[in-house]
Amino acid sequence: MGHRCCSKQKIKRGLWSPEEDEKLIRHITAHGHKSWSSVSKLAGLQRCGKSCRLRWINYLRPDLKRGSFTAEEEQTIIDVHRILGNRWSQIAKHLPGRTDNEVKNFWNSCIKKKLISQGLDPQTHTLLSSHRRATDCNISKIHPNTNSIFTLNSLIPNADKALKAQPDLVQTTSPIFSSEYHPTSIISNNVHAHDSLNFSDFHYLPSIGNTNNLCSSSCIYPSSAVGLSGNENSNIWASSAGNFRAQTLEGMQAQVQQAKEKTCEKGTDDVRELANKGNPEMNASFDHSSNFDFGLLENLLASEFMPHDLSSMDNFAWNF
DNA sequence: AATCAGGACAACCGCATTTTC
DNA sequence: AGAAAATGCGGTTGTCCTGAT
Repeated sequence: MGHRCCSKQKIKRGLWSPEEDEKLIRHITAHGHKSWSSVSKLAGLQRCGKSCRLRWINYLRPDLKRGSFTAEEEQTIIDVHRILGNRWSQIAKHLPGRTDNEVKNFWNSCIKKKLISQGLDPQTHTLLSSHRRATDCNISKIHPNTNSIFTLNSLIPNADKALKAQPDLVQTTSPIFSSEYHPTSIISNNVHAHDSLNFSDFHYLPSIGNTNNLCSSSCIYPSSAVGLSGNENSNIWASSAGNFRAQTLEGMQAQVQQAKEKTCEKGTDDVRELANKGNPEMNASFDHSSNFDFGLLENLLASEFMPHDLSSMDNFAWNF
């Protein structure tokens, strides 16, 4: 079955020849591409407009960056994919000179496999269940008194260094959360009020941004971070690409609330779109405000925690 | 040298959305 | 306003290349 747009035409399919490329380039350079359906005719090509458009956008456009993806680009893809999912065109907007097709291919052929090999689910960016169980076993060896998954962050190789490099930012850590055990991406100082920690005290969330290997596997928010605690001194420490930033829980809550309000107001933004399309995860967060949605929390705050020196991260699909 | 498998990437397909008439 | 055409997007398939056997 051919394209609907050209079902009546005699069209050529398959790989483009250099001659066809030349014709298309010459035509678009001279006349632009106001209407793709007319481009094929006017350029003397026996291709449908859709095919011409694809060839131009994905291959012939002069501003395309050729060659393999850099480590930074790869990280950007992972970071943005974590927030937006398989929205390749949105992701590609954060990578100048790259196309959605290119990003998608790179994801499917490389990144996906890499994440799986790291024990991460490429769709959710959370630990795969098999790895989670394995990690829990390790933790119980390190911390016989707790079955918390908090020590997942001990997997982060350079976080200790980073903490030492910016000690002024670390106000306090409880013994149980010392960086010796917890070179953590997020530390809440109100948790040391809990002498014994249960799994249910914490919610696992996957990492957001892991430039410099700082936050390679996880970020964990204590339940209190979402309004269950009245502790005024509670702080959340978040690592992001080599620096640690602190926010009060109250500030964080306010930010989330504000973001949620704005999100609900903005009929066109991506989060709202997802909710409208029936994404159950998103709907849950809109419909049941009493049950705070951690996924949304992270999504909304991701840009806050993201590396601020990455210019490519400046414009997410939603901005607060 | 032949063949097979797997990876990389280009292109297609079908559907949704937007634009045009 | 609504139908048709055009465009955009994400998933999938096809093709080529390379390395292993």
